[in-house]
Amino acid sequence: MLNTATQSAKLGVPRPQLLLPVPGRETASRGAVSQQIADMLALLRDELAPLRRLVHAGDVIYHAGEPFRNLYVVNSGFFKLVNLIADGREQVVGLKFRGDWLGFEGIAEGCHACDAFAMDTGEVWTIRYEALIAAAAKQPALLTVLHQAMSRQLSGERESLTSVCTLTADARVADFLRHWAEAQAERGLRSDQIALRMSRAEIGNYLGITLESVSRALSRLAREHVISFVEKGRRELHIPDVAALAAFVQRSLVPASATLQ
Amino acid sequence: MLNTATQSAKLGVPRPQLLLPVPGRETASRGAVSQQIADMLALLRDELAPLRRLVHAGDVIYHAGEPFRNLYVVNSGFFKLVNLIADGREQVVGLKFRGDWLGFEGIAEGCHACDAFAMDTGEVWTIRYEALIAAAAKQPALLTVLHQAMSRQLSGERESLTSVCTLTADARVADFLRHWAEAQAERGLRSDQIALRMSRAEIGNYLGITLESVSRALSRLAREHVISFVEKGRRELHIPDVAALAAFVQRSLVPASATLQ
DNA sequence: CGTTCGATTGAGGAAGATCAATTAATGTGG
DNA sequence: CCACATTAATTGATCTTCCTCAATCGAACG
Repeated sequence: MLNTATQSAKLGVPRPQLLLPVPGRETASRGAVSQQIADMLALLRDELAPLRRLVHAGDVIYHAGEPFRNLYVVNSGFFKLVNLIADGREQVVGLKFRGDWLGFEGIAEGCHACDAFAMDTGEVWTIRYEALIAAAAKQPALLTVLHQAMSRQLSGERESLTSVCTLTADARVADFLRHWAEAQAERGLRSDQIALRMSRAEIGNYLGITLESVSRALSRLAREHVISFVEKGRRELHIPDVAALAAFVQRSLVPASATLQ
Repeated sequence: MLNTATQSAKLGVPRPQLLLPVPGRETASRGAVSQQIADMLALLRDELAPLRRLVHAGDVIYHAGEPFRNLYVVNSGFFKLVNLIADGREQVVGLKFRGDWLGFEGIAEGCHACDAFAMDTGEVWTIRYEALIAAAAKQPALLTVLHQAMSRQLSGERESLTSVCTLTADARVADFLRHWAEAQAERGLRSDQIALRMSRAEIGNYLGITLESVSRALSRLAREHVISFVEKGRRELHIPDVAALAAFVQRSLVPASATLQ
């Protein structure tokens, strides 16, 4: 359905040679990221003694339009960012886990540009932006973690855009689950079981497809044994092999090819 | 075609009250942004004396995989960022104009995560990241402009995602042109005429649609007199009224409604 | 135990991808 | 400068994907 091969071939940008293998991301062992996050949280705790706030599903961290004053760091739980357009369009633009930051969009304009909600019980730390900058003068590591977090978020956003622009509906759902599982694995959590605390409608909104398409995609993934539903709850699912999800995405990329059986 | 009204309604997030009108963006007068950019460039010039590099269409600013050392700021011309996935997918993830920064994605992983190309003759300034951070210790304004640029880029990325997720093919093209025209207006350039120095394939890739769909959308916009082609060149177009583009986008949002005639 | 909300599944239709042919612009060598 | 080759854009016809509408099912809750 989508414009993958055709367009890529036609972009016509001269590519002198192959891409070097990108270090980091892939080569860093699982535990390393988890440790990195723990170190960052420890640094923030020690240097800024941030206000810790316990939240529950549905709690608002901030609303669009509110004056920007704080950044927030997720210690536990998970969170969604929702963009609201004047014309009524609503778009889930991000899902955040432990170690992720919320509120960067507010820096430029001085007020938050989207809504942030807790999707589960968890804990967010409130970081006063001014205080962070002030403290960074004495402790440069704070600046490093801030910039890394912003940079990572930018990359993540671009990956989302790439998924939405190049993948079929089924592949988007598979890729979404793969991402989620990897995010958990990176954080030292089990990646073979994920509890989506989102409705099909929310997932669909995030991926730019309808809730029915999400449902169908999940059913197909289950039929092909790439995932399975955990008893008593269609929002909890088991992922026997994350690689199988990636393979499913790849398969969807090449509709007319040597895809026997 | 897309999942706008249905899904928005079903997201089911309790919304206590209406969104406050967001200051900045809308209220700031046109010239203000242009001045802001000029001030930022002056600051960078004075504090960092960046290397100025003249570029031509097709020139590479950096490649994915290269070690990250520098950020780049556009003084003139325009640039595109292309994401390359291992499986061959290629995605234009950003277009950058005067005052925009390139290379933020590199900070987190220590190497660039995408390719940056010049699309036209122009000038980029090279900012050594380490030097920027060092200089920021004495001149905090540097940190402010850096964070604002990163924040703005994040918001922009999310707007792109929202467009791709919620708009029809025609509306995406219209919205794309609207964005471009506004970017020019903000920079003090004429917004009634834009020279897309991109092929239909590149535009389509950026918007997640095929080149044929881009062509058809442009033809339709021309037929409805929302745009017109400048003689001798289908890549140069005239936009009599930017508001008409926005209206076209709105019209596409409500397929089954009081859209008489 | 009925009501409600979310998920699933099916049928039909529409938007857009794909394939293909034509036209327009650009570049090249004679 | 022109004929030709090459590449980009347009337009049409067909087919696929996915949206829309609708009915059913299941789980949760009062």
